[in-house]
Amino acid sequence: MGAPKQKWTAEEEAALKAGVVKHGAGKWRTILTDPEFSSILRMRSNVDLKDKWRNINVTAIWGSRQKAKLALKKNLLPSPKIDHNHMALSTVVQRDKEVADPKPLAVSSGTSPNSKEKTSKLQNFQLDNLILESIIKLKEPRGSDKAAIAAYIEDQYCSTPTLRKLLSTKLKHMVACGKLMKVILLLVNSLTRHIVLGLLELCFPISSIFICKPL
Amino acid sequence: MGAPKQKWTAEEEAALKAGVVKHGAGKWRTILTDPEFSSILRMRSNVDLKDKWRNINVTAIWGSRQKAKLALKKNLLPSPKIDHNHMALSTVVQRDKEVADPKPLAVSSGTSPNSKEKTSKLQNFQLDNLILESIIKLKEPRGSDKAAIAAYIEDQYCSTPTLRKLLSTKLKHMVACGKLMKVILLLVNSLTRHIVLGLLELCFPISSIFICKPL
DNA sequence: CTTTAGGGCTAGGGTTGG
DNA sequence: TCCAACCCTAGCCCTAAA
Repeated sequence: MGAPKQKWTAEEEAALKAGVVKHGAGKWRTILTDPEFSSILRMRSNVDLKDKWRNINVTAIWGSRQKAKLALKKNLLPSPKIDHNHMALSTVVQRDKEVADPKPLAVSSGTSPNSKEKTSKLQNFQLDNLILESIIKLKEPRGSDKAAIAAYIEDQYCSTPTLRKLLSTKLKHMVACGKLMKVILLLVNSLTRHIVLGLLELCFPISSIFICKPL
Repeated sequence: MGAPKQKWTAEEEAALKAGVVKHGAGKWRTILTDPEFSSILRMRSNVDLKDKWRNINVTAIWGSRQKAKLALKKNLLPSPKIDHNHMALSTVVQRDKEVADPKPLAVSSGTSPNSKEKTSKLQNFQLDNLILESIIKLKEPRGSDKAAIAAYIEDQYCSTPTLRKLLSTKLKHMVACGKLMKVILLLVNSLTRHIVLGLLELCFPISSIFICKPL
């Protein structure tokens, strides 16, 4: 996938340490936005900072994390009864491939989900295709909810403050036009939900299903 | 520096769910003040309730992004086809209990829908059975909506001014407990609706389906 | 002032690529 | 096998709006 793993440079690490000295550990976003460090750390997220700081301390103190991991290495048994359900459902999932693969959709072309390449403009007419692409690429069992679609688009292309709002409007419109089918399942647990959506998928291409979060 | 993060207990979560069933999502302060839940939830704020409810619903959708990831790498899908689905599904409807039933509400036992109690005393546990009976007896193609259920009960047993209200509450609760599945299809034409409901019927006993009329 | 919706942040467990 | 980098989510915080 996109990110080839970005090793921390000595400069970045120094900036992080200085940032912690200045603002305190835990103030990752603050450190990141401090003009004193922001240029050096511009390739890093606040979560990256947190993770790196943890790694630094772990190796310094010798293995508290490792110990915890080993200590927990025991009770990870899958339940057989749940497995049955899973199997049944998975057959449905497999149909994904034959259904729906309309077309590679302009924007994506060779684009590797290169991390920080997110352009910040989002044309309206693209949004239609982006939404369909999201639903297909996400391959969420059947259809995706608004949050997932938004996350995908933000992830792959851009992140604008208005995206969520635009998306809402667009989704409504597409549903109204019949380009998407909106399904709402209320207060249904995840397994039931899974099954119902599997059934839908049997009859409709995945790219036409848009799941609305339960109320 | 104080709070080391207070994980939600199963009891608290159950109380929250029950609260939502009773007062509706969004009525966080009301739930918190309700003496029925206030003692269990006394360590939580209304905002905590809101956040927890959000988390519950997020995970109910089965991890928006993680799902795609899992689907891509692990293909744990042998393929027993529809038959297995059928089995799996029937079990599912019963397994739904996993959704921590807030107040166990006495289960059927031998209760026959005997008419003598016809008057005001619609016991909680009876209503459960009455609803199931209605759905089955009505034999509406697949599942019945609230109005039809209410009409049946009034017809067969009693007619109280509070029945409709009781019924609403009860239906919500049964759905929350997994005893019923509520299905809403928005903006779907009648043919589509027909197909979807037909599919549902293939997999779920008719008595577990409760249709909400399209908005 | 109080409450709710919703975006954002951090901690910490878990996963993964090299 | 190991581990630095990265992912995911629960719980909590902040702000706007009513």
